[in-house]
Amino acid sequence: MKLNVSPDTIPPRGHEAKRVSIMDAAGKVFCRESFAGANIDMIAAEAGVSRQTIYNHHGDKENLFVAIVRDLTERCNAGIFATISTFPDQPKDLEADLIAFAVRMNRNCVCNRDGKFLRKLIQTEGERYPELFAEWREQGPGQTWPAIAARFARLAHAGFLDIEDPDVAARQFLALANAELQTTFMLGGTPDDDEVLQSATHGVRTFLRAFGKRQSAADAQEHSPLTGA
Amino acid sequence: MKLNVSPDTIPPRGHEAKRVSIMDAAGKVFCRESFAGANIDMIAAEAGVSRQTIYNHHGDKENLFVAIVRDLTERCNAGIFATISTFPDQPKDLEADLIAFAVRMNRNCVCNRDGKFLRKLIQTEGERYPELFAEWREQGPGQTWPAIAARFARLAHAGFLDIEDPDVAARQFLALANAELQTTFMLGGTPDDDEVLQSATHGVRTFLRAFGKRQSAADAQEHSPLTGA
DNA sequence: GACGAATTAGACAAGAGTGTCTAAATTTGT
DNA sequence: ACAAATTTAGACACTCTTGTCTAATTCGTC
Repeated sequence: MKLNVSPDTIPPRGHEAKRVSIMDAAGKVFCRESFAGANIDMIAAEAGVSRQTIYNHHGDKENLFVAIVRDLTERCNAGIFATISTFPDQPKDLEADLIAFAVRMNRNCVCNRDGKFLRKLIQTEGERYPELFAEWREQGPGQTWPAIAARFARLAHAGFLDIEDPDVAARQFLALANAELQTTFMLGGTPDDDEVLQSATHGVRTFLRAFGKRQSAADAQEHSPLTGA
Repeated sequence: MKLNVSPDTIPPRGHEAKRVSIMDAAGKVFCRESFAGANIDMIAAEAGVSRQTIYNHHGDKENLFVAIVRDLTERCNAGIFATISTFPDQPKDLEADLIAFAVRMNRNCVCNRDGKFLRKLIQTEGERYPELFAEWREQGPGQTWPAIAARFARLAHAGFLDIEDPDVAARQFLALANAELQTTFMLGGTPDDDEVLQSATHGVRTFLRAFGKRQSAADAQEHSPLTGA
C-alpha cells in the first residue's frame, strides 16, 4: 500500500530520497546564509548530492527557494492546526491546561526546525517575494489567529474566562507565551524545554490574572482563590 | 564652538557629510538585500558617492557592515534609554500614562528607522557575527529590560501595581505592547500610528487587568472601578 | 588665486557563482 | 541480466563582485 503510491507522477523511489535530502539541505543552507549568500555547491555538498541533480530537480536557484518556502509553509500550518486541535475546550485545571497548550504551541510550531526556518526566511527574504509570503500570511496568521480566538471565545462563553475581544486575547496569549523567548529568537537560537516552560508558565499566569474569572465561575470546582499575592 | 570639533582626527567637514551619507545608504541596502546580497556599487549609487570613496572610508565591505551595526546599536540604545527616562514614575492616570509610554517606546525605539534596521540585521546576520551581536545583547536587552523592570518595581512599591516579579512583568509589558504588530514586523513593514496606538492600548489594558491594584490603591483619586466589564 | 586633501570615473585583475553540457557510472524495474 | 532512467564528476562560458590602481577633477582652506 505504501510502496507504490502514485506510480505515474513520482518516478522511482530513490528519486524521492534525493528530493527530500535536497529540500532538507536547502532549507538549512538558505536559512543560515540567506538566499544571496547560499550557493548551490554548498547545498549539494550538504545534501550529499551532485550539483547537477539539484538543477535536474528544481531548474534553478530561485525555483528551489520557492519550493522550500512553500514546503515549510505547508508543514508549519499543518503543525499549527494539529496543535490547535489540542486546545483545552473543557479544562480540568485551566492554568495547567493552558500552560501545557502554550508549551505545545511553542515546541511544535515555533521552536521546532520548520518553525525556526520559516520564520527566518520570512524575516530575511519576505520583502523580496511579496506574493509568496502573502500566501504564508493568509494561510498562517490569517487562519491560526482566528482559530485560536474562536477557542478562547468558546472558553469564555462556557464561563471559564472573562474576555471581551477574543481576537485581541488570542494574540496576547501568544505574545505572552513567548515573551521571554524573544531575545533567543532574534539571534536564531532554540530555547530549551526549561525556557519554554518558564515563559509559558509566566505568560499563562499573567493571562489568567487578566482574563480569569474572579470567583463567580461557572466551574465551581475546587478553584483556589488565586487572585491574591 | 561647534564648527571645529576635534580638528585633528576628523579632517574637514564635507568629509563628514559623505560619511553619514554612506552610513545611511549602507544601512538601507544591507537591510534590504542582506550582507551577501548587497553590493558596494548599489550602496555607492544610493549614497550619491563613488565606489572608491567607500573603500577610502571603510576599507572593505565587512568593515563597513560592522561600522553600520555598531552605529545602529549605539543610536538605538541611546533612544531606548531616553525613552525609558520618560517612564511615568508618578502617574496621574496610570492607564493613559502607560499607554503613552508604550507608544513612545514603540515609535522611538522599535518602529523607527534605526530600530527596524537593527532588528533586521540582527535577525539576518546575527549568527554570522556572534561577538558583534553579543555586544548588542549586553547593551540592549541586557540593560533596558532591567531598567524597565526597576521602574515597574518602583511603581509597585508606590502602590500603583501589584507585581511579584518585576523582570517578568517588564518583559510581558513589552510583549503585550506590540502583540498586534508582530506580523507587520515579520515582513519588514512599519506599522502606522493607529496600529501602534491600538496595540499599546489593548496591551496596557490587559497588563493592568493582570497587575493593576483592585481597589486598595495608594492613589485614592477619582479612579473609577475599572475592574468591571 | 593657489595649495593640498578628498573625490571621482574608469579600467583592471582575481575570484566566485550560476547554469549548461558531456560522457561515464550507477541505480531501478522487469 | 538487460534497458531505461538517473546520478555523477568535471569542464566550461558567462556574469557579477570585490578590491586596487591611476589620472583627472572638485572641494575646502589659506
